[in-house]
Amino acid sequence: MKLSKKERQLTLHQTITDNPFVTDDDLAKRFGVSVQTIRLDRMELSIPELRERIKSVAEQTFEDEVRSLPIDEVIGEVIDIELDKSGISIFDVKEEHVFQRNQITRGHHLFAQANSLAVALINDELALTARANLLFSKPVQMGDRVVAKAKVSHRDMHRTTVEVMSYVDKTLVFKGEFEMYRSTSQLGEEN
Amino acid sequence: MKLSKKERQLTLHQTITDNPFVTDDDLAKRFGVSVQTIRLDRMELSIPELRERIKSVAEQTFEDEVRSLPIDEVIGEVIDIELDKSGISIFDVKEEHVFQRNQITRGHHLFAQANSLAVALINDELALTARANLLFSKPVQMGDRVVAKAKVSHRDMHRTTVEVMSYVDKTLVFKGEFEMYRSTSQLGEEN
DNA sequence: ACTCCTATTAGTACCTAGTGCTAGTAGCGG
DNA sequence: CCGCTACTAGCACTAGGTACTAATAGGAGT
Repeated sequence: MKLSKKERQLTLHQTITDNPFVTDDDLAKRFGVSVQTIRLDRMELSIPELRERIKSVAEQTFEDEVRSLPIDEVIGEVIDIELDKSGISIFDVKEEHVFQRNQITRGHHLFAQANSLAVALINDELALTARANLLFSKPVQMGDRVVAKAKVSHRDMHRTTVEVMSYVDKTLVFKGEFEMYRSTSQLGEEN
Repeated sequence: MKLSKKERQLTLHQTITDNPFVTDDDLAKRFGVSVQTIRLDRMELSIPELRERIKSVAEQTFEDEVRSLPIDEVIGEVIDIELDKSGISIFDVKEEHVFQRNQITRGHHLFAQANSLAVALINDELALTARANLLFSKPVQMGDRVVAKAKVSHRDMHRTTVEVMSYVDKTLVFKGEFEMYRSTSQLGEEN
């Protein structure tokens, strides 16, 4: 059975947002309508064409010109980074991050945010965590926005120590000291 | 002054890698050569066309976005547990757990396995991690099966210390000491 | 001087995934 | 039957290419 216009447009929107790489032709076949109908739908919903969609996805990554480590492997959203120095990322706690029982964030998410920020900070091909020291100072609730601030505190040949402090509304909720291993010892200027 | 072919191709490669959004036309103007020359250069250097470049940048982001979601509930499979005493869980490292770049497991997955095993050990409504001390002694590769063995090492009123050792084929890859907080002090049996 | 070779340029046909526009049809309500 | 909405169809045109052929300029070798 065919969908109504409204239903189709809703589904269309969903389909495109969870796979922006789909063409009008694909969509037409999927919904059993003509390509023109799909185009009218996209216009009404102001959904740009395939190439523009792909481009904007690509631009998102690229705008944060941190080329040393793919920023997309970071848990949480990096909002500022200065390689080998400091960085900030934010992480919004949602339903899937908490214990159902008490709505408290599972520790490994806070660790993941802090650790991947520490990895991102290291301006190196190979950055691995060697050791870590963690303190979970206050439970984080669902809905909280966790701001992690990382700072490189020490460097020698192959080791870099990164200190990460995570806050919810100015309150420290997590503190971690990460000893990172890196393959090269480049201490001079980058680039 | 014009560049030689070799110089131009080197510069071209650099130009494209740090801005994949540039068209052949732009490049032709930038180097003062024809569009065809740029195309020959791209072929020799096997650099794909603009649209393909953009697409691959977009795909990277997209795959990782989808991938970073399932850091969900059960991390590792608990195969044996004795409450307040000891437990064992296994975790198979798959593609989504490693850095694309070097196929090494991201630290937070090892942490997540160990930490959630520690949580499971605590026989309490409210078990939270208060502090942790971690050592990542050896990189874990994709395809490895990580066996985590946890043991309660110390208890007092509200704190329980759990030691977790994770192995891949008898080799220690991770060691963690977790100081867990619990709400009740129940030392006797129950439920 | 003539030939061979490389580098470069020019131009054509074709492709994909569209936009923008005009026109036509099918079904339904008043 | 008129008008409306929803849908379909077709054409010209676009960007940013591929794939291919052909022409030209400047050297090096003999």
